[in-house]
Amino acid sequence: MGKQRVPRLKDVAEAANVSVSAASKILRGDHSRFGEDTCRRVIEVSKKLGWRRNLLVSGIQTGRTHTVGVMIPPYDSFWVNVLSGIHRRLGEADYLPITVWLGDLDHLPHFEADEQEGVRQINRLLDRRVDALIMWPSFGLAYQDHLSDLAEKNVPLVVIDHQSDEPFCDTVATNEVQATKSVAKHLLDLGHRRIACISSRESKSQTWARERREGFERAVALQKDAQVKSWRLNRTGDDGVEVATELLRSDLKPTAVFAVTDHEAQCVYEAAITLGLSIPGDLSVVGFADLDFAASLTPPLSTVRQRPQEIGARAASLVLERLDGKLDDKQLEHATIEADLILRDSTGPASQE
Amino acid sequence: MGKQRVPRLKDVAEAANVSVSAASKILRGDHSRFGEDTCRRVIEVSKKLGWRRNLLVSGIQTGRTHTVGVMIPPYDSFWVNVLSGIHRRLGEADYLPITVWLGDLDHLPHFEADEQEGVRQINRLLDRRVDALIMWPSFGLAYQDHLSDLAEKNVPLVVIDHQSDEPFCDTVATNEVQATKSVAKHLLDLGHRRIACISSRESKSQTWARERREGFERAVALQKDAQVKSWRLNRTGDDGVEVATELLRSDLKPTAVFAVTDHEAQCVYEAAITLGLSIPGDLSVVGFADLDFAASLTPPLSTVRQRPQEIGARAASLVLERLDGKLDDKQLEHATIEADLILRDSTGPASQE
DNA sequence: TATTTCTGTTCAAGTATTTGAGCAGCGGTT
DNA sequence: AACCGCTGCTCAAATACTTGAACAGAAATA
Repeated sequence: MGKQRVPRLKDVAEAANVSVSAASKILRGDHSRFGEDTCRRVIEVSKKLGWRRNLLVSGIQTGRTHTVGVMIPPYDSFWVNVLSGIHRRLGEADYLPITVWLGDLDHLPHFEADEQEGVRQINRLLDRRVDALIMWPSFGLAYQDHLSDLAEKNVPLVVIDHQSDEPFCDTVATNEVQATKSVAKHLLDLGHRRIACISSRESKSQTWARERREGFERAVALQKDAQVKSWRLNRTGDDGVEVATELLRSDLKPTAVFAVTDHEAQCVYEAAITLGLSIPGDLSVVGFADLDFAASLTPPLSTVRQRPQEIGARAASLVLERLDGKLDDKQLEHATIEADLILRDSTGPASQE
Repeated sequence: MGKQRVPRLKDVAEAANVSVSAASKILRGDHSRFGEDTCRRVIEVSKKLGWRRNLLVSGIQTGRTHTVGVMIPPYDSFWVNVLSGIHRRLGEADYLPITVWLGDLDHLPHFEADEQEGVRQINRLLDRRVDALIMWPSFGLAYQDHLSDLAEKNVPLVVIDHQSDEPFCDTVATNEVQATKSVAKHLLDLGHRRIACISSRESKSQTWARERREGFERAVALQKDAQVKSWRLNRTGDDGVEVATELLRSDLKPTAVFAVTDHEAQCVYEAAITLGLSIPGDLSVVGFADLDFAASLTPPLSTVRQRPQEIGARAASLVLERLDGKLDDKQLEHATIEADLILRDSTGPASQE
């Protein structure tokens, strides 16, 4: 009683009166060389003692821990769902994600890399011999130098939601071009011709923001008589409401706004209220991401629903395929996941004023 | 080139032209028996090769993996922040949380235990030899049978947000009594005398819901001329709006509602809109938890702000203290964290009608 | 010259387990 | 009686280290 320990194979072997190697073989499922009753006895004893295989040992012996390091902070529902997809897919393959958190949850969207801290966290994962890594774009970019030797060490790396001109690892991302096209089409079909776009600060790691803005601009430009103009947040990314106000007051007099993220759409809502503009009467607003609050805004926000669970699952699959050697070592994979335009009550016909 | 491996100590030793044991001792910091230049050489070589200590080995040798299993699904901002607190505190002590997810993220608040799946997940953590466990109340309760032998195996367990009459492990929870008292005082001070309470379904694991409701009822009852009546959700927990409507239409004609969670408060908002009641003009509403959407409801919700980061950190501390043997083995710890009433615009003086 | 100190070596055992080789006793067959 | 197959054993090596003991060669000191 009291100070027990986790039982070892040796304890099971002794209790079942067989050798350690016999116990090992039987418990691994190799029943061929042993009698039926011996097998039963060993298995029963192991259950009674609560013995469990030690995956640390397997990790050392096989060089595979069946573990994937994940550097993604769940700071909004999009990333929580990405994590969920990763967990589910890895779980199916009997892999375990190990997540490290970086940066302060309250200031995360505007993450600035802390070199020291980030490398420390990567190393904490490597020290535990994770078989692979999945990362947030900011981290992937910030620690690119330290990550490049992962390939040499045969540790696959997947970065989510980042499309670079010169990618250095596998990526999974939303099909921004397709999604923004459908937003543009929707607004043009409603008769909008003066359309604004409010982007994030478009930091280096926010390639998705640039892609969305540019994709949207291109798609609107195909309509000859339509005007698009884009605004961006400042460096700290905290002036959303001011920028939205500026944009609504501008010479463009937009009848519709496409926000690169639901967060920015929320800022447009706030600005519209102060300016006395009604949505969708005076102003149509479309967001991006379908975060959990989007449906409960007044009015409910029309937005592009990404498929975060699918994105996470795809990243996990990519990692597993690399580990299984199913992919060409010399070729990077770049998966693209579709997104769907969800129409709610924040978009309507262009006002005729 | 190409198919490299993670470098081993042997590789470092060979490259630095010393014995494996010398390399081990030097890299562990025991410089006493070796020359200065040898030490420098070994350390430099280890850096060049990118050698890292193998924590799997340390885990086997010391019986401690410096790893804590966490079974908490981050399904709303409260739990995300609890996780954040756990990560931060464990990280400071150089421990790593390993999180497993259970249940479907979309239906989680009404989690019903899947015996098979839950035990499988606990075992996945135990197979990796986590030093301790931190759990969501539902899980803690659902798998109580399987968890009771953890104590014998010297694996500390902390359950968050669950206060039982016969606790079987350490717990950390919000001081519900104090918090609900301050809610009652606030509403009574505003002149409210007919007050409703809307609780969750109060499942076995939702002891916090019962505590909040009962604490609130007791606190209001101290005022002689005040009336309280409570409603509960049904078994699936999805009839919040209907129950809120029923409550607002009842004979009590409440001028104020205390919701056991911001989720239920949101249902009251919806019901109030359909009934044409204005908040806070006709009806005051107070929530609980201060979830991320609370401040952006219209009007912004007055609610009890828990301290999830502190709760998570406290749970982590408890686990670390147990592991360090700083706590009495025979005595369970039950930590209580304060909460603060945040006044926003959903509460006002009782209507005189 | 003898002894001590410095700097390293090798050896062995330990952590928990896997895996293969080889061996030995038993019953049944040829 | 010799042989085969079955059951079950022991032994050894492997994984990637850590740790302590014993030992050895060179330089420095007494």
